[in-house]
Amino acid sequence: MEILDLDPIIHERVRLGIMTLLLQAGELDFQTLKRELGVTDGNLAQHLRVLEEHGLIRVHKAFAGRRPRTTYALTPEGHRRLQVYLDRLARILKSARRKRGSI
Amino acid sequence: MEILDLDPIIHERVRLGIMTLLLQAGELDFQTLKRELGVTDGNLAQHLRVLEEHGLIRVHKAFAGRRPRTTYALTPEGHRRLQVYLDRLARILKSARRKRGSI
DNA sequence: CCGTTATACTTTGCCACACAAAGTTCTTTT
DNA sequence: AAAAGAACTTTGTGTGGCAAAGTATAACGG
Repeated sequence: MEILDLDPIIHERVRLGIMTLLLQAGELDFQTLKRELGVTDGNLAQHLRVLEEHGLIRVHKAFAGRRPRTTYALTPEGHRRLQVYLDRLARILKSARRKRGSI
Repeated sequence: MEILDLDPIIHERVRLGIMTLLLQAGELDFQTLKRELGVTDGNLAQHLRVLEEHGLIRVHKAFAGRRPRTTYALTPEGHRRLQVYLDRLARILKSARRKRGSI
């Protein structure tokens, strides 16, 4: 079944949240992600590292004034794999809505 | 963010597969689920038990001839929660497709 | 009648993973 | 000098997925 083809790295909820936020915004900083997702910073950092290690996002360390401000964005590869994931999800959704019986 | 409201019990891939198959077919037996999902029987049994323990599916033990044939179907509660899950997923998908920039 | 096969599990063992909480480094602000 | 903020890392703990093997019941084949 096609559901099992869903990328397990992306399928995890927090990471799916990160990926879709980045898809919409293009680029986001640590604080924004943390606030949007409502997770602890340690937890967020770990998920970000998983995504980076798999080449799905890139990290850009910069400064706002003299404060560090790290921003994150999808890599082309991450963008591509997210699209595949979302396409499969859309197809699953459509087939789930189709042909429903009873209740 | 809304992604974190996705029901973790349903979100797991094999269980999502079971639930959507049952939504479409109404009722399925163990062998069909196993074949469709391509998982081991032990693995399938465990996921089915999780779903049953959470009240999302009901189990009906019957016989085909004199062979045991267990069938599974969504409970009303399972049906309701799957709908909520799918609705949230659809909204996430729509918002992800909206407003995409670059690449 | 006895070994094999099928169904539907349960049990065992293992590794990965999610998460919280606390610690760390560097720097800025007061 | 002290406190606070950013972005982590480390540690600890519990849960979870999965494969593989074992189990109970019953049918089938020779």
